[in-house]
Amino acid sequence: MSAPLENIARIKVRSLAALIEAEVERMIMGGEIAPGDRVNENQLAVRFGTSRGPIREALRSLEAGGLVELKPNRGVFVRSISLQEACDIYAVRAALFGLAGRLCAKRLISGQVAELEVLVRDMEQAAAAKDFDSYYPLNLKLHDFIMEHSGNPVLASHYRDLVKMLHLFRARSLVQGGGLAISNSEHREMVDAISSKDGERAHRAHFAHVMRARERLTHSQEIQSDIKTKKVS
Amino acid sequence: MSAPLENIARIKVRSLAALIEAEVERMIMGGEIAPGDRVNENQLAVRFGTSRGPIREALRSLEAGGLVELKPNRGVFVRSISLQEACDIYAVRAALFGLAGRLCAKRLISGQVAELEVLVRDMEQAAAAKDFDSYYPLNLKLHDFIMEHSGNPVLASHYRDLVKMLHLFRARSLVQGGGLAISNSEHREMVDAISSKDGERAHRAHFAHVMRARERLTHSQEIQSDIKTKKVS
DNA sequence: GAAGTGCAGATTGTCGACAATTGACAATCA
DNA sequence: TGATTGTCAATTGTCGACAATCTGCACTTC
Repeated sequence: MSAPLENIARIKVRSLAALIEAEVERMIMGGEIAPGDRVNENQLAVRFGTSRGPIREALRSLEAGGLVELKPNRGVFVRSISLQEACDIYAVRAALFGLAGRLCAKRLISGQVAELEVLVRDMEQAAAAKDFDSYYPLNLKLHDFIMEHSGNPVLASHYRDLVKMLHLFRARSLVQGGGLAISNSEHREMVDAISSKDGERAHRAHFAHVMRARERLTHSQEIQSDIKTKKVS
Repeated sequence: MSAPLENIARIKVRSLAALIEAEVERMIMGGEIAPGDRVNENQLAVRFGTSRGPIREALRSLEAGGLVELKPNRGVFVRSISLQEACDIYAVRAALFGLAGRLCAKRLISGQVAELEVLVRDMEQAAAAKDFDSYYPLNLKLHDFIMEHSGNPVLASHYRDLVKMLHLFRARSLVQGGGLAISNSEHREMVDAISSKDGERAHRAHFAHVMRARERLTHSQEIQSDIKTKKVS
């Protein structure tokens, strides 16, 4: 009985570098450090009350994960994601989400499908009430549910990384875009496909859902571009 | 004219940590440090003639990239990939390769398709001669060509990471498995699909190709398992 | 006024030292 | 003899100091 307690104690011990990494990531994801900003080692060391060593270690991890980029002798900068890169990310995300849909169609049992049905229904109500604040967390929940229940941790991990990268892009985007009703009819098709246990159909529905989000992104950026042009002239 | 030169000089400057990271990755990929082995900071510091600081930084990068895992106060170990994880990786790889096929079908021009045709023909010859030493590099070349010409650097990067992970698994696998002729008929279908400019067909062909490699892997592991059982009894 | 040069301060990169943790081995106890 | 405890060496985690690099500003020259 003591072995589980020892393992738990071990899991809880984390180095300063790991703690700092998590905190800096939070600061970046939350917008406190914006894309393009430099991450100053000395300031972080003062802020966290540590030496620069663990700071540097944490930043190397964040760099390998793609959140920041290191320019030798000049510092570490939060990465900026261009529209092109965001589109590329969406395409990869669509492929992974499509696979998740395929896998869920093959492995979800009826109780789990029922959970998805509930989510879609709740989202339909939120959409009808034009209640974006309720809709958005449900949307996240649906996506997370599908990824976690795909049964493939490698898939879920890669997908999470991509979503994280997209946060760097969204930090600059003021237009949220996309109609709730359209998006939720796509969710309905996704869940129906999973329920039908047809892997191909589920793959198509999930892939298409993310690709349409990609198109909406491209479209909204074009609108923004047009608006800017008109203001100048 | 001097600005481009300065930029090139900047690109070339790399920290000790970056150099060490690349070297340790080479040692892992080449099998010099095997899955499960501990990576000793002091030994590396002696070997590279540096202090432990940059070693630690390099190892944090490698950890974030998934090649090694850090156990606080106990050291850094090269990761072992289980059969289950290898299967998961293959599935994700199939999804990404399928997307690459789809994108290539839409964007490759005839000269590029012709290059693929040459590769497939050369592989057919190597397969007919049962010349695995010639076949394997051509196989790599075909896969790399498709990924690089997908036009999506995010996709290519994720794919490369997955292939890198699979090296950790292969370092333990003695059976290479799979018939050359079968594999190359799949390559033929892939290239034909790209040539036909049918994205859906190309996606199916590329996805199926990697999924069959996944099946061959599972099958060969089952055979190994059977052999071991028979030896014991 | 524009261009070039030099310098100082800020910051990054690396080093070696000290502190903390772990695992292996030896000694002790029941 | 097996279980428990203590010790020590190896290794990891962190610190602060020194060296190197870069940028911005002031001064000089044309």
